[in-house]
Amino acid sequence: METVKLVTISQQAGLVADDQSIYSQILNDIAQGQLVSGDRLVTTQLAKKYGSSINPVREALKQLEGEGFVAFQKNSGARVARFAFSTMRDVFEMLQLLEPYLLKEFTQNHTPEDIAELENIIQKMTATQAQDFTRFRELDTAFHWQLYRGHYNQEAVKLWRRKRLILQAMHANLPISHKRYSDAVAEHQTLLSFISKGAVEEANEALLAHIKSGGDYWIAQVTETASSSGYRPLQGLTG
Amino acid sequence: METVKLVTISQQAGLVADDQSIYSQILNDIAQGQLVSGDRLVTTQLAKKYGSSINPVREALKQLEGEGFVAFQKNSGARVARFAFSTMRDVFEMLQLLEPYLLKEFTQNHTPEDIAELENIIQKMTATQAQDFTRFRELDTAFHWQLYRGHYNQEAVKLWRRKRLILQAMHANLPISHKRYSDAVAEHQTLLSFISKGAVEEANEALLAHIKSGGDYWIAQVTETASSSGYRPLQGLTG
DNA sequence: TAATCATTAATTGTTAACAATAATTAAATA
DNA sequence: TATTTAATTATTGTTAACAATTAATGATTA
Repeated sequence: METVKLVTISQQAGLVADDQSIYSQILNDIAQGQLVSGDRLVTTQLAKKYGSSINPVREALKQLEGEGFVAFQKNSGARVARFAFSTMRDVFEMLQLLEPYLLKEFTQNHTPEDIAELENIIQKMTATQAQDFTRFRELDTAFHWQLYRGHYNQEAVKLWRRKRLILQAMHANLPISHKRYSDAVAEHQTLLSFISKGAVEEANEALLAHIKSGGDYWIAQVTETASSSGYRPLQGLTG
Repeated sequence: METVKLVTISQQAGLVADDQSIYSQILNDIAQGQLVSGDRLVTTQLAKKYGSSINPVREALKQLEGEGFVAFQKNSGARVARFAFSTMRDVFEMLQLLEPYLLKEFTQNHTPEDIAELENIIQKMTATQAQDFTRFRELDTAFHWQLYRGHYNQEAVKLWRRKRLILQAMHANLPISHKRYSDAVAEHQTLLSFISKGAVEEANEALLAHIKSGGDYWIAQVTETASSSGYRPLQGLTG
């Protein structure tokens, strides 16, 4: 029984390897919200699902533990890591550190083809309905991925990818407001204009503003649903 | 046969858990330079060494892979991750991003006991011979650990710890010059003076300068021994 | 002698069985 | 009936055996 494999944009973008390893499949399920924060990861079930024995599953889970996506508890097995809603603040603050660092290189060294590709992504964004928030998110990710993927500090790139995946996991099942949609498109456009000029400072400022506005929006979204525990506002890293 | 367990300062400081799990023991061996970059990690040997079978070893190695300390190659097993000397540049640039972020919180919210502890560490540093570079490095680590350990963004703290361990692994077997030793002590002192005043900006500037001077020193050290491949100078993140 | 090939040994990655622990269900008691 | 207690089931974490792959050794040929 031959099946046609569906490849999502986020996979094309390279955020998760598109091999069929147990590791990648579990990570994909987490990133796409099939497995949500706190879900038990029962080795026997996963082994059956992926047609293997429990040890390769355990190894994949251990690797994911090392990457922060899974948490083990002694004699109680593995769960998808608890993403408290303070986690979202922490992730956005991390992105505020990482992304300007990664962008600087791109702003200084990019080809016309890079810019064309980015314009192409923005074009697709504008052609996308706000309701189709899965596709919009994928394009958003693809835009940033295009900016950072070529950086010399590949460990930093890997880190960005992980944080981005956690973010994706946290709002995989939430819709995007029409305002946020149009704001995001506009922010990408201004960002791109600074990048194509090679204006490092301005581009980084625009990027920080973009991350912050996205962060404020999503934290508010999550706060609405989640119970209010010790909330701290997102820290603006410049002015 | 009862044995007295030696606990190093870096363990006390909490950089590596002091449990006797296979994971922690391997990580300690990497951090202390017993296992060096590129070394093969033969499961059967490690299993014998730690008195277990190969599967728990494999799981520990997979977790360490997730954390970036170990690299697997298909059907060729695991090795300690290749720390190229560009890795050191990447690590220092990452630390330049992370540490000011982590420090800000501490500068704003610290107790007199915190300051006393930091002064205590500096005291011990000045009382240490430059030749005893292992102890000096442990005190250096303990100083920074004291600054960051309490931060609300524990994922960022965990990340700092990993980067610091990689650094430790890379110069575990290298001596420290007398100049670097005295410079480092002085830098810690000026940093502490700004922190105790609650001067966020000045403290962060002093910290950045401290990281950069350390980075430049160690990159030069490693460059001397290593063959010169595509080297890039350490990027100063402010001015 | 040098180079190629086949054989052997070592190591990896996986499977399946097993003890230890935790969770669940059923039985017994107040 | 409610609540504890015992028995059962499920799951975890580990061990030991096994096929697949790679590395090492020795024999064969030019």
